[in-house]
Amino acid sequence: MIPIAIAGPTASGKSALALGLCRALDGEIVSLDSMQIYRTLDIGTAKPTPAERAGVPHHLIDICEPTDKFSAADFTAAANDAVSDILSRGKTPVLCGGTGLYLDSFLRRRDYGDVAVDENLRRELFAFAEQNGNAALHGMLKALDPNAAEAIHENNVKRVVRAIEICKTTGMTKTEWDKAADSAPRDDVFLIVLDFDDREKLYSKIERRVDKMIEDGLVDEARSALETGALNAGTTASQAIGYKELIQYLRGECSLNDAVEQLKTATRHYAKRQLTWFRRYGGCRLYVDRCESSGELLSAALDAIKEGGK
RNA sequence: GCCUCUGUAGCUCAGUUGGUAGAGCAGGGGACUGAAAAUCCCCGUGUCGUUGGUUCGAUUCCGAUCGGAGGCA
Repeated sequence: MIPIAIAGPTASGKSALALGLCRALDGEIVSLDSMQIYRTLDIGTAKPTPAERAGVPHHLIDICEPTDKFSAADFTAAANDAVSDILSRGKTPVLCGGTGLYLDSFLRRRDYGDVAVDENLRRELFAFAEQNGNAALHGMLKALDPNAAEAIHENNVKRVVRAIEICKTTGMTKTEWDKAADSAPRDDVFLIVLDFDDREKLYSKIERRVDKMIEDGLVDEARSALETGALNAGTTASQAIGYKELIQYLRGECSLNDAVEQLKTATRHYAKRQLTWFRRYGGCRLYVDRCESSGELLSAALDAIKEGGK
């Protein structure tokens, strides 16, 4: 049994396909999703329902509170453990999700080490950029790691800060640090990438899905998340699409209609970025809109696995 | 019926003292190594409502006409 990974943009039908594969191959799902890890954010993150989760074991969903910090390193460690555990029980791990960085980290068995975060330094560096300009901060990185400076645009302050942070806390340049992290990429994963011939079809699925989320009570979910402090400024959960748009409505800053439109737009943008990310992967590409039904998609995936996955 | 304002990119609008036009949003492409549903970069030709006139030249000035908004009757 080798692990299977399913990547694809939001609303492409990854979760349904993953469930189907698990039933057919005696598998268990490992979520690759940076937002489904948070408890209580259910509707907006399109989390599998309790019924679905009861039928097939799911890992890395609901593993922390919305106010918790959770990083790609935390994720990678947890995902590796989950996959080993599933394999040791003779089952098939089916990784499924849309967070490109998480997928990458897993596939390349990235070793993030155990240091290199300094919140105070981050704050200082952001303040420095605020006062002296992005170019000044970028100049700082250029002095420490010219290679990294070359690769990161000066306006991408978040990345510039991170690169400087690595240099200062590890004593290595980011360039060296990155190289060291990618030592043992996995070659035992069968990767399926879901794609669309027709972008419009993806977008109309997204619209329908958002409308459904609203019908299912996303507004109330966002309201209670707001009340519990889950969406306070600074939490990762507060960046989640859906919640961040509805907050504006809940605070009376815009109409519900406007918030929903923004939610749809943000989801489209996200899907586009995911498509860009996954385009770089080889693996097996399945075009969702060439299939008449989810059943057809499932059998196409099973065929591909039978052929390619030995 | 009369008066005023308005008609420019898919949308909201700038602008051209007359030399065929540009922002934001939407849309497209890209990057991505401990926040990633985040963050960042690149991409703007459209009968300037229609039609006459003035002019070397009109989207810009003048007239007519057709939409839209408001005001007076």
